Amino acid sequence: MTSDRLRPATIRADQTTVRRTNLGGVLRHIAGGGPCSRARVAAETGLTRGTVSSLVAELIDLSLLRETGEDESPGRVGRPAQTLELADRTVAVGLEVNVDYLAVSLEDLTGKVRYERQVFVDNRRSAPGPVLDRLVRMARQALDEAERQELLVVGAAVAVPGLVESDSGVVLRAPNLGWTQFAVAGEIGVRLPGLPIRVENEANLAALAEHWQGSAKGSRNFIFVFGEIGVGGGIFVEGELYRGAHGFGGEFGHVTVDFEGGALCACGSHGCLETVVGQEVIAKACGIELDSGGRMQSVTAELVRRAEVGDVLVHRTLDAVGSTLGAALASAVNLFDLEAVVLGGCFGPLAPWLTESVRTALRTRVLSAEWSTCEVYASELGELAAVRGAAALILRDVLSAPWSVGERRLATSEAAS
Amino acid sequence: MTSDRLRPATIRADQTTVRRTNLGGVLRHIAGGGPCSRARVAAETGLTRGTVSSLVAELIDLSLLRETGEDESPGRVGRPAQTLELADRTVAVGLEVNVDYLAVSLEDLTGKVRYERQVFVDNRRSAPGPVLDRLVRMARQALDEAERQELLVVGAAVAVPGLVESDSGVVLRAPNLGWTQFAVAGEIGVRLPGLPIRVENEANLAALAEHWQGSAKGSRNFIFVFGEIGVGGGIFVEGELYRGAHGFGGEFGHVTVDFEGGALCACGSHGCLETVVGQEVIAKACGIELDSGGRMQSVTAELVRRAEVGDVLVHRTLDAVGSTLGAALASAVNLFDLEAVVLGGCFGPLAPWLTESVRTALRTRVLSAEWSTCEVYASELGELAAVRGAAALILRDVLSAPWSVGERRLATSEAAS
DNA sequence: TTAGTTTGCCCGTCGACCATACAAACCCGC
DNA sequence: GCGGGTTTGTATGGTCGACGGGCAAACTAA
Repeated sequence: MTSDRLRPATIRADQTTVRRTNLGGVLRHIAGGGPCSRARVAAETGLTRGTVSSLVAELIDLSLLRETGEDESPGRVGRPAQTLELADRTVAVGLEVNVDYLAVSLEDLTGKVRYERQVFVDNRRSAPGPVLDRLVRMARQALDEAERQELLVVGAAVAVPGLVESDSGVVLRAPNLGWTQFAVAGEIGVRLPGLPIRVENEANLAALAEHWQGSAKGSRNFIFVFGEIGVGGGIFVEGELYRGAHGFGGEFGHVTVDFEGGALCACGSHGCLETVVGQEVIAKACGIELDSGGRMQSVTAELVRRAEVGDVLVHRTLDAVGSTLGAALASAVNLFDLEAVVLGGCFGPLAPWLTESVRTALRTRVLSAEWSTCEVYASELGELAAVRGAAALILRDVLSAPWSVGERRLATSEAAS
Repeated sequence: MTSDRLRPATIRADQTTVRRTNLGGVLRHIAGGGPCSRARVAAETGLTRGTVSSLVAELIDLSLLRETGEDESPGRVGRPAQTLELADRTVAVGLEVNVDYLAVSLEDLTGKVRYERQVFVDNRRSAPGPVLDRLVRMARQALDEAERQELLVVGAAVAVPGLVESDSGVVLRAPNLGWTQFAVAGEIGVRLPGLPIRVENEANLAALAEHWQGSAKGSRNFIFVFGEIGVGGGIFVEGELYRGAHGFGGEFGHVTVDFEGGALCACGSHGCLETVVGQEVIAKACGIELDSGGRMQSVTAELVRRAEVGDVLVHRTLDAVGSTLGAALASAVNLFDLEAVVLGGCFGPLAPWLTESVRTALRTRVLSAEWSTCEVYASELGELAAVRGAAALILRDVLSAPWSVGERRLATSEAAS
């Protein structure tokens, strides 16, 4: 029983705190509300126009905002407003290690993808070191591209399919990669000195991408389910990624759905959700052969093809998957009080045959269903959700702590060499 | 899809924000760290001694802190420190409506219970109005007692066994009371004008009590399970009660544990946890008769008695209850990444025969069990946990917003009449 | 008695926001 | 074409709150 009560919950505040809060507030206001004049920002945030001017000047100086000419809406009276919007020179690097591919992306503050690459490699058999070497080479290419486009890199994040201790950047366990206790952030940091590195679970990052640009754009409280060989989950609470005490939160795939024994799971337990609705299990139930070298995505494609032509076995299987998934989701919604569910990974393409039964399960099993309906969406981002989410993680850091970009850039300039 | 993105996440900051933050910081530092001198507070918070002096002066003025003589520890050199500790004149009223009783309590900032009363009434058959009338009479007696002891009342909270919209103070549904859509805060507010009233789910408040004074004192992330006729849950995340988007979070009793049909639940669904480990179900499985008028507590007592003398049926039943409960808890821990589980309500007294199987389930089913063990505790607070938690809810408000007590007291002074 | 230490308060400074005033730029009607 | 009304963005003085240094008070130890 750790006695955390002794530590004060809130650190001392200061005028720099005020400045930082307001810098972030103004930046996020424009990020969330779209292009906007100083005067409107002032009116909507409650700050004085003078204060907003000063804050905006600093944000422009940090290359986070830019002035984009005058507001040309017709019929306006008075002095024309100078429109402010997010600058697009600040970018973050997204990296992803997955079972059968590596990926890298370069995304700017406005959400535009400036560079993206995916390489198919079977990482199941490789040791972590060589895999990272390869990933770092891809990252270097992205950094070169950033330099060519005269972009300012503020950091990188790595998506990993496994249990990540996000504070330290250590991957504790990635069963499908065969990694245990590997310091990913440290190892990449050595190879790319100066570049701030974060590591996160792929499902969490995919959820972040959904919130940043995908189906969950307007939802502040939702769960993203990520169907692969395993099943991952990422949960957003009040617009923030839910991590929990150590960053292990959102492990939706290991929620128990078979309480009377059930199949053995890769995690060592029995009756986990992923033993029932994992992609391999679905494929087998539908009578689809798995050739060990083939990519899982083709399996999904085959399932979709069969479902589209009305294969009864597939429909029946997906119905069952939907109700089990729905019941498990309902439990999560009962615990977290969520507004939406986003089906991603292989569940995205299969959504047309899943949503109905998921919705039914939610309607009947969520206690508060009568007062707060939980929507069901399909992910549209596809396979690259996680790597985009990785970049978005860093960009969100910038939005919530804009004053930090100075140091970030100072550091990353070293990494360019 | 509500477009909450437009609203800025953080409101503008100000020097009054700074002052408030620091007032709260100093107060919580002393509340959490025990009696302390100004100089130590300064050293430990990072504030200047001068600033701390000024903040402490204001807190003393608000009757939240008091100076209690000099530090008499031997061997100290230098000018003796003036010890500061929480003042005990500020109190909150806790109220509780339960199926078979009403309760009221008066608790001060230091956690001392200044007054407490429990009245056994069968509220199942009464309309909400008369029940509240009775409860308000009890509250008035508590307010009289507060006046007699010269205490300053800062607010009241009501614990209700049901779904509560905490912002509005409306009870949406309390199946065991037979209430629907009843504005508890409003109705009590009319009868006790001026007294700030909050309404919360009883399990959430019991969890709060566990964190405030009970078994979960040192845990910042834990789930409290509340076994009664139904099963409730209260979840703490980073030292704060988890509510979710609408305040419906933590509904642990309606997590699905039987995915193949299962018994019909009071909520209208099938296979909810409370249909398997609810108190009535346990009692029946152990062959204990339920006389409709009797209090549930006596049933628990009987179960404990039989377990103590080694009744095999009871032991076997509780083993099964423990593993189901444990598996459901493991799902919650996988989702929330919690450090502890507290067994309360009827599970408290029965804990000796439950913890082992709960622990086993957690160890095998929690994905991160290897890196973060989840402790299992039994609640020691018993039946009055919720009503104490209700008072604690208000007292926590005071700790997190000490500057508000001025207005609070201004208001409550009217309610005294 | 004296030196050393710690505490708590006073005072000048600094930084950040607010309120107000003001100039710039535009629309509209005459 | 020109002045009135309107809106925008900046400049200026005021206030508030924390910081830093200094200082008297109060106690211990030699």
